[in-house]
Amino acid sequence: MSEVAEKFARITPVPAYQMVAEAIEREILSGRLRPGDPIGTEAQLVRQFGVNRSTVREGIRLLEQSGMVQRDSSRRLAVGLPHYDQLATRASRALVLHQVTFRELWEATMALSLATIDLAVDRATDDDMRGLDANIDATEAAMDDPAAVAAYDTEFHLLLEKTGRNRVLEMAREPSNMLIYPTTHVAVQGTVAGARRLVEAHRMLVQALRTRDKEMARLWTRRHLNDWRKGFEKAGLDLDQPVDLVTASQATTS
Amino acid sequence: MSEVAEKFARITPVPAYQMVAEAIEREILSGRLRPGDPIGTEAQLVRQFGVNRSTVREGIRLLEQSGMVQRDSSRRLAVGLPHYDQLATRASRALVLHQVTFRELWEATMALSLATIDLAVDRATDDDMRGLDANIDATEAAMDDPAAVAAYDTEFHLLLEKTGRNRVLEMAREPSNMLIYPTTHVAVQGTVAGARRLVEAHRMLVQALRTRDKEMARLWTRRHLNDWRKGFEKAGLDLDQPVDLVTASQATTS
DNA sequence: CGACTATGATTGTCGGACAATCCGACCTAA
DNA sequence: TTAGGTCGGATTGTCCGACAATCATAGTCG
Repeated sequence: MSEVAEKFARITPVPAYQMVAEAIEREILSGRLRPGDPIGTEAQLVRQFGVNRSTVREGIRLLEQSGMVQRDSSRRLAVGLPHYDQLATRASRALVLHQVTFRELWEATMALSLATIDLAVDRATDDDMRGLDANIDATEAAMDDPAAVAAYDTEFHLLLEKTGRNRVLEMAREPSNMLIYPTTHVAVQGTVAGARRLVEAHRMLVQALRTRDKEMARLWTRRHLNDWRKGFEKAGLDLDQPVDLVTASQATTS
Repeated sequence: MSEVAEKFARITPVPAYQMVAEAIEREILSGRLRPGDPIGTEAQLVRQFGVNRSTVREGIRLLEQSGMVQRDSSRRLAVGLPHYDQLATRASRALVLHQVTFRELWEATMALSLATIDLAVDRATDDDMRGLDANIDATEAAMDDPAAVAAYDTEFHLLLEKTGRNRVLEMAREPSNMLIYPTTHVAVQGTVAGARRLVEAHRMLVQALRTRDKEMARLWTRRHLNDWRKGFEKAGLDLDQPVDLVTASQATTS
């Protein structure tokens, strides 16, 4: 027992700008401020918190990026409903910085896609399937443009998620989704055959939804993702290499 | 065609503080700045960007919250490696604001847990299992304290994730994980029997890891999560009610 | 050689200022 | 009456200068 028995809580002086951010955040989380409500002008916040405007502004910036507050048409502050992709952008960048491998991405996508398709089979409406069909048609029309195919593929799986009607799962997938697009781009750009198989898989998936055939849906999901991996390998890329480099070009342009 | 054929791109003037944030972010994502590297003092940034210090500070605040820049011991700025739970906090709060239901949470958790346990069965090392055993023993010792049980349960599943060795999946789970803890709290606080079943399930899961028995692992995962749901229902809560209220008390204290 | 101190650098906060922009009210003309 | 134009006040984005508190570091002293 070389340590002192009684431990004092660490003293961590919290800067004023953080307290401002936390105070506003508390109001939002508690429900007293609802999405869309105006936060008030900076001058009002200055009066309420009793701090300088610079401090208020720094506090607001903290909340701005996570989407808890937004600026409406005229830069006025309002409570925002943070949308998935806003947060997912940060998350996927974190994944890149952590240098996750394509293998990890593939494994996770497989599991998440199977879960999604299960839900989608149960819950698909006619409307959903019309949307999916339209997407497939569009994909087919742009078959020779790898970037367009990758974009439509992303949209297809996004529609599939919506069909599943589970927002927790949706949000769980978003970070990895953002990494999938660039790798799909690479995977289908070699051959048109890859794009053709992609469209076929999409068609079979929708058919499985129509017939509510869960087994078929799972089968084609697996095939689809195996194709994706093979395309990646065929492009000469290593499964255990960080997704870093591949996404770098895309990440900076968006 | 009442619309004009030619559409102009929207003009969105980007404030200087955002440009500062984006410039720094680009450097980090490109790899020129690596986690741990010092960013430089505010004065240096002022010189480099040619803007006022207030502007620089606002830009930094934008990056601070997502963990891309951190302040080390002495408040100096350094490139940070954003950790999962940092982003997950925002994400789980977003889920609450979106008023996701317990049913959605349960469905997603089921899918994600099954995926996790599959990987864990394949990859569990002796070290992993020792850690899990220790956690179970600790849980057993604190059986009459619902809060402690819920906390240990959370840790158990965290350890299970680490065992799976897939960081993409890990990050995908984090937001929902943060919502699970408070509901587990509620679910086991009624009866000691609930806690007992929880410990039993954990034991069987570890045994399944030992024998590399994937079917057994999946079976007990399902049972475990069904128990969790039943406990939630038994507490008189509605599956289709937003997780909002339940978590409110916890979310504000952390 | 280690503990202590002085000095400079850096951050957090403040007050004030100004241009650009936006909102709303008011006004004018067909 | 209504479409369009004008004007003043309010608000944001940015800048400047300043100061106390704190930290890092080098230098000093025991």
